Amino acid sequence: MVKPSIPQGTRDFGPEVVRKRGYIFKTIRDVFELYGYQPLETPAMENLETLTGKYGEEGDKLIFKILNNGLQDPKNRDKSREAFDNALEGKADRNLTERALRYDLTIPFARYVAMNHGQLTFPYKRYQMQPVWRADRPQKGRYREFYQCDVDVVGSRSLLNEVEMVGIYGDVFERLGMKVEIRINSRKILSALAALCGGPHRMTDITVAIDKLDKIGLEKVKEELTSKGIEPAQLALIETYLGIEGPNEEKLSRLGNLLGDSPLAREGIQEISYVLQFHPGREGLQADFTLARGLNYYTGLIFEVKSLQARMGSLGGGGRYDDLTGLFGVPDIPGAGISFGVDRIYDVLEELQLFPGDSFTGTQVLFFNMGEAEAAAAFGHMQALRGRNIRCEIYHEAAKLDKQFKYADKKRIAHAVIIGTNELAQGTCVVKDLRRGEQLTIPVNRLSGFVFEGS
RNA sequence: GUGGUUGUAGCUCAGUUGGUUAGAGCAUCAGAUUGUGGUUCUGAGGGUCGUGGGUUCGAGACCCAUCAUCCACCCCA
Repeated sequence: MVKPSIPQGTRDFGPEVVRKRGYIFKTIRDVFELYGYQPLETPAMENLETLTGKYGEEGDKLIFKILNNGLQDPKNRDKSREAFDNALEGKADRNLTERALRYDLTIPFARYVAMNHGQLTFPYKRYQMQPVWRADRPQKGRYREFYQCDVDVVGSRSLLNEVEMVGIYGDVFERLGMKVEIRINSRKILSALAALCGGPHRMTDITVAIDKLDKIGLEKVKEELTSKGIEPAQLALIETYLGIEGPNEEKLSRLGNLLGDSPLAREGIQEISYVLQFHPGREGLQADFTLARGLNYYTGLIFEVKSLQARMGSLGGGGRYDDLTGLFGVPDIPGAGISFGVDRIYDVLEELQLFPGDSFTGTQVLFFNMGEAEAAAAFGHMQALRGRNIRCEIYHEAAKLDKQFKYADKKRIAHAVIIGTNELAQGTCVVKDLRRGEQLTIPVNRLSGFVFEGS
């Protein structure tokens, strides 16, 4: 006998949790469809080579790899040994593993587009809501299996796509009743900054460091930059850059003064203000030049969403990528996309108690079981109610009333229908509202038309 | 991958410098109550003390390892 358990960082979801998660999924899906996106699902596993090299060095380490079958087969033993030796050196080997669990939804989507670009109508707008897996160490808001909900559009360079994505973020979080901050920045601005601070190869070091500003503070960021070899004059520039505060327009114009000599930076600034002008009243939408985003395939505007009410990592992120399918041999399909982290959204909604009370949709009516013949009669009436789309169940055995009432309480069932010996003989039934404690006896033939209030 | 925290009944947790047969509340089940629940009262069941080693006359407690948990770092949703 083994003690039952589930792998680290994974969870079972009971009925209540599934319902609440369903509420989040539905909210997100409704908005996705409202904006004209179509669903897509891809396999849980991809060929390993589809995934490796797409998420940076750190990302590669976090990909869950699947061991090949048949390694122990005598005819494979030499190959298996060799493959294992390669694995010990940190090299992937097809003879050991050639498949892996999906790490996000964007790369599988790019793979799908590359495979099917001949059949798709562009711009192709898809949404996808599926689990992804990361071999990370679990902590607050971080799981090894979690759901992402992505929208992406490919085959269009229009900034209207980014405008709409801000709209999607805004609408979803508004519907969920959450106060969030939608931060927007441009990779173009970041690379212009990097160009002034030693060149494009400095981009990663710089962005990783400044991204931590609100977390570790200016001094620590400067320390980190210095340790990466940033010179004092460049450091001063970055400090001025990070010091830009104020309302969005002011920030943008001050950044223009600072980096305006760079055409690339001007482009980035212009794109941000273009998107902002479509959302004049959107609360929490702000330009944030410290925003970096880890994934190295972003090329234009980038987004990130954080809760203003709870301490939690980002609830979503995304941006523009100009050549994602190029990784799969199909160039010139630009795109943009954003992602929602359902599990983190769940944790925040739970912490703030923002789930609506009526998201519980269990059984509405419990038929009591009062004996063999009584139950048989009750069953027929129950089926009639089910035909009217009322959620019913009948107690599984003829237990004491006490027990059946307690069962109804536990499952928060609002109504009981009792057909006992007397009722059966008289052609009646008792309908009881369990929340009010009121009951009435009605002719059983009126049950099928009975209105069960508020359940 | 690095560092720390916690792990005792189904759940939440007590358990003294190592000392007899490991406790409480809630939950469960039974009864008080053979057709009316949520309250109350009585009683019962339920523990390899995460797992495996070690120290000791003696370990739930101390040491080592391991697994899980939560938290931080790295990174990220």
